[in-house]
Amino acid sequence: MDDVQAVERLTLALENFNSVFIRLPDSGRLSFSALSVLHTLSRVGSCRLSDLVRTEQIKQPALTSAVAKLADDGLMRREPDPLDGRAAVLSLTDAGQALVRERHTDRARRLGVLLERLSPEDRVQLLGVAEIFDRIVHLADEPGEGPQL
Amino acid sequence: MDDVQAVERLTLALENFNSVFIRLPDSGRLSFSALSVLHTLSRVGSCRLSDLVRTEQIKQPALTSAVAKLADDGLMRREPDPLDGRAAVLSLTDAGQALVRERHTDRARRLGVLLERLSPEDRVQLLGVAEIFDRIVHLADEPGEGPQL
DNA sequence: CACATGTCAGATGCACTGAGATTG
DNA sequence: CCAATCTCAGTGAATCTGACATGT
Repeated sequence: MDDVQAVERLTLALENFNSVFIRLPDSGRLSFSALSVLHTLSRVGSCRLSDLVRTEQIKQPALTSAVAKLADDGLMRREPDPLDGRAAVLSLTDAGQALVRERHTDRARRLGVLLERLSPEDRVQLLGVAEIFDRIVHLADEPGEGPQL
Repeated sequence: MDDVQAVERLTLALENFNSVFIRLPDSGRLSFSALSVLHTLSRVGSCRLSDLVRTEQIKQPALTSAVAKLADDGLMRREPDPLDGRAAVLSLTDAGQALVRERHTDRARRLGVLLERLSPEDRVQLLGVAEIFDRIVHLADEPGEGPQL
């Protein structure tokens, strides 16, 4: 199939693009995992630690200490779950949300600089696919089938 | 400007998309940084260690040991630079290239599964922007201006 | 001598495995 | 009693800073 090749081309393009998109000058002294936790919480609002075990790339004990450090730094909150005495409900503090937003704004600024050097047609076409990426994320978040991505 | 908002929307969509795109089941026992080094070498062919210092997220001493480990594992080569006695030229071995390709294929397969659940119009539109991402990567690779991304 | 490239040595933070505590 | 959720303890690998060796 030719469709398979097209998917591979897009995959490679995204892999390479991420090399220039992800990089940011070390905000604070937070590890990659800590930043990922903050971003996930920013995306989902609030969740339990065991939910993060499924989305993050580290095991439960590492999450425990990562969360403890982030709470110590005032970037997130840890409250008891009223419905389940075992669980803790996690959410960002204002400072945590500000940090995520700051990194987001920085990335948008950098991406904007690059987009200005594209042709107007390319720029419009690229900006138009934002909604499609949103739909993909929504599909992946659904219980759907198989392995949790 | 409305354009600024559009860039922010795309940035957010890409940030969220990466949460479901990057994740892969721990290939081997390689760290995030080690995988990034392999991917960069796969992209640029060969380069010196000091070049990687600019693209990777770790300092020079950490790169020294990361490269030593990868060479030990038979995933990359370290040869003396004939033009500069101080420098070492790095490149992937066949095993290293195979590992990068395997991860790429795995990602493409996962992305393909998600794309099948989009509408045909969305799918065509998304696959069409691969070339635009390529152009952005090319722009960022150019010496261009300002901070090295 | 000044600078660039790469490595070495010690200290620190991160994550893993295996076990344990508490609640459903 | 069993399963789920979270934490604790000890170990190992990764990274940093500062110093150093070598080549331009």
